[in-house]
Amino acid sequence: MKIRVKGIENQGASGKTNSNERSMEVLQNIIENYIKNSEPVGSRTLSKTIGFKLSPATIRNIMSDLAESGYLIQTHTSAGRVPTDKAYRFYVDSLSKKPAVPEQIKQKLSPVSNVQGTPVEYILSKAVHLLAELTKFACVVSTPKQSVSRLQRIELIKISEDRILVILVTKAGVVRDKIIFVKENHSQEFLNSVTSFLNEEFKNYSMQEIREGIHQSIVSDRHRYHDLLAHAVRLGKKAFELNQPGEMFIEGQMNLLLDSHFHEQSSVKSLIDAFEQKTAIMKILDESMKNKGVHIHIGIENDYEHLHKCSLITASYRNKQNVLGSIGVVGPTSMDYKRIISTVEYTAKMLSKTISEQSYD
Amino acid sequence: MKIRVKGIENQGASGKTNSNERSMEVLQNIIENYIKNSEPVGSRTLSKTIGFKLSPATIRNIMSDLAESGYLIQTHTSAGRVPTDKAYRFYVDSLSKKPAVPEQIKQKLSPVSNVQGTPVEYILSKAVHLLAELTKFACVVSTPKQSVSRLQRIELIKISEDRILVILVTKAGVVRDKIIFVKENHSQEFLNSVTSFLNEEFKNYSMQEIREGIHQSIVSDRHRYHDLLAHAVRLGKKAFELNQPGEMFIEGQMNLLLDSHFHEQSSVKSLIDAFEQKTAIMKILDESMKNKGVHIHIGIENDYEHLHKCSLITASYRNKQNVLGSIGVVGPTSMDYKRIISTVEYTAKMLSKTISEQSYD
DNA sequence: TATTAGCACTATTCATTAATGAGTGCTAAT
DNA sequence: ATTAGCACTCATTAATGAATAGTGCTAATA
Repeated sequence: MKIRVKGIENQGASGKTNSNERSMEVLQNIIENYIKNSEPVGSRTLSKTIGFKLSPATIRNIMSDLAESGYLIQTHTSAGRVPTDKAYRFYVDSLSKKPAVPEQIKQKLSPVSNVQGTPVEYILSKAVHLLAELTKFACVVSTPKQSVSRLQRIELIKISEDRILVILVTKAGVVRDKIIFVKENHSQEFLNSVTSFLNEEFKNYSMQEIREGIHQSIVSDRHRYHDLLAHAVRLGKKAFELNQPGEMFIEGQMNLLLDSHFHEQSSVKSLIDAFEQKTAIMKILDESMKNKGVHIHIGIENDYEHLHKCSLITASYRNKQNVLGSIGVVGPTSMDYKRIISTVEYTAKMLSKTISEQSYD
Repeated sequence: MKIRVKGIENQGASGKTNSNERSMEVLQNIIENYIKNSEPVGSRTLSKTIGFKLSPATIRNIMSDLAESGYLIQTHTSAGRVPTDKAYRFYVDSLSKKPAVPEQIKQKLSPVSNVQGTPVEYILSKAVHLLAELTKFACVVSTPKQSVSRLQRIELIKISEDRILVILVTKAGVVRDKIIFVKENHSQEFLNSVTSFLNEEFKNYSMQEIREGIHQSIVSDRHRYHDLLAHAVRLGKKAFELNQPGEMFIEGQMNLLLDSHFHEQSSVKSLIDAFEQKTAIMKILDESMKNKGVHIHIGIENDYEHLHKCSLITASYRNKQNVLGSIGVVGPTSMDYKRIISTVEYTAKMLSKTISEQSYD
């Protein structure tokens, strides 16, 4: 039985953290080496590139311990070692916070602020496109959740005898439209009255609140005997019901295929599935809206099995009022976390800024 | 020097088209065999699967001639033969028109008509998604060209002192929005007057016509001294100026990667480029709007070099009034043309039907 | 004269083998 | 505690040869 101090694991437990710190540093070097070269790293190579002097044999010992603790694995006996998801988790957790965003990246993302005045969808697609170009991975962005968006204005436009076009403008600048079917043949003038009523009543409320409010209005006595209001409430109920599923823009899926980590047939199939059936990624983006900052999901940490070989870096974007949605990167677990994290964070920031400035408050 | 009748080439030239017809039939068999198995087809195999009796040797002679005429090539001396783009062109041209659409495909596409009442973009994305699922290739659809869309309604909504939200509703059911920046601080009431003026003046005209019309109005004396109209025209000019680039939805890009024809590294890169820089495919979709029916672009026929290994099958969709956009499939040149053509055609038909029914006339 | 059988020839594919080399684990020396 | 040295493992690579699928040509045949 070995009694060697295992490093990392029992951090602080032993009085002498020297060997511990060194283990960590070695691990870090291995990870960064692997991220850079995508090839199993051996003791010999490492002993050269590592900052301090250490013979291959010693490194082998350390590596052996790290392997035993689950930070490294070997693909086969005579191969170098490869970081596990656990190692990546350690790595990102120990990352010195906030590496500066390179000027070059800032430059390349600047077009995001040049599309002000265009629909939010367009801004989002621009941002996600640039992010994909920068990271060379697949990138996703979710459109603003309508449930939290606040109403700026509603319009009802008569299309035909039994159809009305509803247009919802939210403070976030998102315009949604939908056709509702009605039994009565309302005149456009009548619709105008309904429109102004609804606008007065519900402006500045979130969709969620409006839906609940309308529900209550229906049972309220106040409206029961007033024809206009009764109709208004009924139409409003239909209008605000529009339950469009959250959308998601994807860019650069194909980038992943140039990555050596996804070259096997099975991996490719997994990826296709993951992007085909968008719900899993969507769920992660939604989750990311709940807390501030950058979110990192590494390989096996993802609930969805087809994403087990991927890491996702996400960050939410917002206007002055609310968190609206998330933007993120999907790449191999061996991605350059430092770079990707700061890039995603900066992109989200730019996005928030651009959208806030054209938000309607 | 051979004097053998070369088939196909000199069709009708010789009195005896017997050998000619047979050549054609052999070629057709080769093509269909290759489409099915994606493997070079040899004389022996063909002599078995072919309908009529013919020895391998005879077939070899025919194949040799076909090769000389540019319909077949060999990857190497001892390999079977593979159809060229010229062969595919011959094949699709000689296809008996209108193969029936299998009931199964109709079934799978039926959801397209179930999304009536939702925004056109949503209908389009549904259609292109289903098409990708059915064909297992990459599919694209262009959003309605705004220049030909006819105006149903314009709305001007005051956002802040210097910003106005413009909403354009077209007959095709597409809602476009844009923020315009103004120097004067107009009241919403004033904007309402402008709105009704613009609606009266320009309803039912195409965007293109409106843009030209407004241009003329500016120089017209009639408006020069009328304050409201002058402002209306000026605002209208800005509003209708919105020159959004035509958009395109892509689905199932990844499907192509499971196809054996795109397995080489270089092919994959070509594809990535083709989809990254969307203009080439967009151009083909635009082109497809000019004429009715299904359009077929085979391999080398495409102007864009990165698409030289692909065939595109496109068809336009429309409402009652206008051709709006196109939907299409991007696959390997060895795709099952019969099936794909009829599927694309049917999808476009469904799309037209669904959109027409909710169009605002 | 068109078709076919037969045969020599060619290039790929597949399995086998052997050489190479990167990398480890262990032991003994420092 | 560290390191040098060495035996060992396993993937990768190249070379070889057998098997195979296919052609092209010539001569025989219907």
